[in-house]
Amino acid sequence: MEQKLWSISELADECGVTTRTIRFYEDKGLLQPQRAGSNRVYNYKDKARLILILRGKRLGFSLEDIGEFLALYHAECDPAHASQLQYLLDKIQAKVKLLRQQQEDLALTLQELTRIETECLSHLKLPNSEEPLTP
Amino acid sequence: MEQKLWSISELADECGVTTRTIRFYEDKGLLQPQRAGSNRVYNYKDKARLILILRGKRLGFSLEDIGEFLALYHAECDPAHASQLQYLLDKIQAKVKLLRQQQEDLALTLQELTRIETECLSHLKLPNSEEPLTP
DNA sequence: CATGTATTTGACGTTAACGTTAACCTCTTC
DNA sequence: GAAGAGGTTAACGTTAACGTCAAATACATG
Repeated sequence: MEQKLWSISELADECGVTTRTIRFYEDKGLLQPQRAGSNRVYNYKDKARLILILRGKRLGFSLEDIGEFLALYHAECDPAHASQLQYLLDKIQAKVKLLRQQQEDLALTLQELTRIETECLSHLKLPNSEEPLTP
Repeated sequence: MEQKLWSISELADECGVTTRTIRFYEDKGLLQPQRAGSNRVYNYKDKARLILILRGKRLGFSLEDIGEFLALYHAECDPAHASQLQYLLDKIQAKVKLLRQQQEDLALTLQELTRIETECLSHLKLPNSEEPLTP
């Protein structure tokens, strides 16, 4: 069964980034597409990788961190590199801590923002609609 | 009753930033401490503002955005600036959308990270502990 | 008074993550 | 064969958010 393939601009469109961005990630070693002649060709695995990268970015990971985490998805738990694993484990645990803090921050902020939002809305939707109740 | 006051380095220490950072925020108009002579002096309101700024940063807001949101905490819903309010409201709603996406991303990522984490741990804690059950 | 410590302003340096030309191929299609 | 649409590499530009001196001032203390 033939696999679907993407050109660089198709992939860019579908993932909402520019071709420059995709080439940049390749420079950083995050993507390694095949070539057809000199043209880059992406398969579904490449696309999945890109999607993971973008999710990492939305969470505030650096591209360097993302590179290391991506390695984990493949080398996962090879006991041959225990020290490297321990290093990555430390990074993960630190990041998990940060992310939990973010969850708190996020909840608080959403709460305050929606409070302000509703206050604003009430002011915008009722511009001197009625006279005060003091005649 | 006397209010507690902070020097710039005290404030920096307590909030986990450098003095350079605090001065930078002042340059950007995010903080306006009093002065005693030429020295900056911060009160509890200034400190609260800084804490809000740092929370904004952890959530990935730009300092410019943070400045606008901070204005909301004071000018809140003055009907005199309806158009400005609408502008800020749009920004807030866009950000709320982004934050909800982040919550999703975050949940997914935490899930995968902890999965990898436990896999790693199991490999690290059981280095060829027992022979396989095939004699 | 000398020394140390904290502060000030000002200016230049740095880094990540791309954006933006530029100059050049290579198809396809009219 | 001319034009246009896509692709390539290479190199320089940009921006935010500070870091990092530098040079000067102010205050406290042995």
